[in-house]
Amino acid sequence: MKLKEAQEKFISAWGTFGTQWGINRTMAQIHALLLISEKSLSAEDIMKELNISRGNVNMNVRELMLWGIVHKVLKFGERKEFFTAEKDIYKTAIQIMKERRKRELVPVLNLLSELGSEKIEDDNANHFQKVTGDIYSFGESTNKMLDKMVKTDEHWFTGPLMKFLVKK
Amino acid sequence: MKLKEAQEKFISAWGTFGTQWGINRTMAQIHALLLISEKSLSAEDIMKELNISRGNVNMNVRELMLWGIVHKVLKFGERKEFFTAEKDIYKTAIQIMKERRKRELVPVLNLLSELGSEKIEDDNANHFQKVTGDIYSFGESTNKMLDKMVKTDEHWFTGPLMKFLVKK
DNA sequence: TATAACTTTCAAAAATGTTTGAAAGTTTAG
DNA sequence: CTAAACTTTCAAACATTTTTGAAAGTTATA
Repeated sequence: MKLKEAQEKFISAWGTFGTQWGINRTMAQIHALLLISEKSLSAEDIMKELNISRGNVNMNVRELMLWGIVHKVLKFGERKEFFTAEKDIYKTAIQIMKERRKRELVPVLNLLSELGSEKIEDDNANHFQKVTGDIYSFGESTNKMLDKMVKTDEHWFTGPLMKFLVKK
Repeated sequence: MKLKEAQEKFISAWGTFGTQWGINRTMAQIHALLLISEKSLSAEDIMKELNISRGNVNMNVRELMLWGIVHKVLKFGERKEFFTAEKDIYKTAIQIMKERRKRELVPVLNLLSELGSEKIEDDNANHFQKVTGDIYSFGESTNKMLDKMVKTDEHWFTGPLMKFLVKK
């Protein structure tokens, strides 16, 4: 197989997976492209490589930077801005976890804790309070667990956590 | 707060979160509705409660059953089908994990393993192979870890795993 | 200061995803 | 077998999200 062919396969697949993961295809493809590019790329480079417009590149690169997995690089003697993806896949995963926790888990916990602290005037509130309460405790535990995973310096997927899980 | 009010808040918020998690709003709302309904509901009930069409209910309930977190219930003496959501939130979470692993992680691993086994004829293939290889090993570890989490009978969020993570 | 090199914005167009509802299909009871 | 009670399908309408590209904005340098 030619390198170009393999690269295109990877980028295109990453884009397809992205849509399943709830992020947009182009954003995932830009990320894939930057991952497999040893050198950092300019907006121009990305436009050409993926056949997309300037505005599209700008918007999605900005979003990837907001996720903290792509960074701006300034080269001496160059006016242009260049972009590069975090290449340590473990760091990338942790960063994505952090963001998803913030965007997806914390708001749910806030809602549930609000509902939990309300006094509900109804004889049939029992089941509702049990279910929402259960979800809340589960969410809190998950939250704590993610917090530990994110804060630990060890690579938990090779470290003691994995050993703990895989034993027995 | 009135029970009805709290319920609507929960359903509507669950729907909004759903879209962030990459599933559609209605599907998430039906799930929320079934979670907080002690009794199982008919298609009719869901249509009325959420103000959506028959087709929409049918399609999203089918999808929720495919995820394995909603089940059909047959009542004696009734022609209609009723639906109920798994109420054990831990079981629900495990089920969702299983499905996401199957739909989102396994296909990525397949692609990467395919790319990894190809002989790439190019002097510059090094970086590409390093990156895709790294993602592959990370994915494999995650896969193994999820497998353990899914297979264990203990509630890992109250059991030894949590204790392991929270200590220190 | 002027201009060239670049980045950002955003309204409109295109693409994609969701919902509707009526028609077709299926099952059960009489 | 037939009618009634239900479920499923799917093309068209609607809604949302993504993409484009030209114009506006910014910054560096001559």
